[in-house]
Amino acid sequence: MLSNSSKYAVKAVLFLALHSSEENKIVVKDIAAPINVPLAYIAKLLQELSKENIISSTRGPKGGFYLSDSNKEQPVINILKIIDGEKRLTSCMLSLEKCNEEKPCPLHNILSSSRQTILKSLQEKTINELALDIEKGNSFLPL
Amino acid sequence: MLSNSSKYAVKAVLFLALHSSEENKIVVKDIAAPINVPLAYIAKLLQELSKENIISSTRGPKGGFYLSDSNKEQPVINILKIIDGEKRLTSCMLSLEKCNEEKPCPLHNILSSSRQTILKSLQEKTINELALDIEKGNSFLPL
DNA sequence: TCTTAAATATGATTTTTATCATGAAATATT
DNA sequence: AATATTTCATGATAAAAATCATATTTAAGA
Ligand code: FES
Ligand code: FES
Repeated sequence: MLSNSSKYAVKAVLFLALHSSEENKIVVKDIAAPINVPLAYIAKLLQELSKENIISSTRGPKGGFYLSDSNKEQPVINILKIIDGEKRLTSCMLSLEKCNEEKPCPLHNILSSSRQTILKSLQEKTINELALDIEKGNSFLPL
Repeated sequence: MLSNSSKYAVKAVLFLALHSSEENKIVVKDIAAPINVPLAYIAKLLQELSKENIISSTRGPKGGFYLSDSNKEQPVINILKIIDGEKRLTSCMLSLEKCNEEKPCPLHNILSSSRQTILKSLQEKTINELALDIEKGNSFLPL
């Protein structure tokens, strides 16, 4: 479904949503440990996300990663688009090409509507909304 | 979603469902070309499927691959289980572990029901049913 | 201005997945 | 029995994804 990298990235961003702010930046070491992802690996992912303005960062002492208010209002799918690329989300389930409504593959008819629903949810849910779920105890960040 | 290998495998099996029978076996070369998959690669996949009795085969002259009637009545998901393994279908969307209903991850609540629906469809639909769809012109085997 | 703590850029290594190749075993035909 | 045709078993190579490592740049604070 999602690549390893995307899973890690979503976990990291949600962790930041919960524990960081412009005044309270977090250093990669303190992100990697609690979400149980290799430090050097998550560091690289955070860099990509930062470059694409999914998350914010400042370097130097007292620096670190954080989520600005506008960062938090982004849909979750933005993370996946950066890390996995659009193709992974929209490709046909039987071919290597894009899903084709006009010439549906045999699996299209039975799976497409569910997939659309998933896509829509990822589009609509913001980082912040997911973070609130966690705070309310409705969901949990897995190790 | 599905691995490359699974996509190829499903295409190959559906091709066999449409064009083969116990009396009309098909040689791998004549499977690879129409579904547009590298010959040596699909050959290996067909061997795995054959070993696990998803498809049938006989060797020697006049031999080839085919689908017996009981092969055709199997659910599509069997192909995926062999090629991708169970884990890919049931793992949590945020962790590397199994999806955990008791301690749902943040994506679980928004995606799980759609995913269940997909799993159920793959469980219920037989190879033969998908092949009939193609014959009726309701779907198409992609290149 | 110097030192230090952090991200950033870049790239090396390892593991997994995808692809290719080849010889051995089996079966039908002669 | 010999031969040709096919799958089957095994393993080699190539490409991609995941992981690790390090030197450079930036900013804060002394
Ligand atoms: S998923 Fe195959 S055509 Fe839509
Ligand atoms: S998908 Fe993550 S717990 Fe179910």
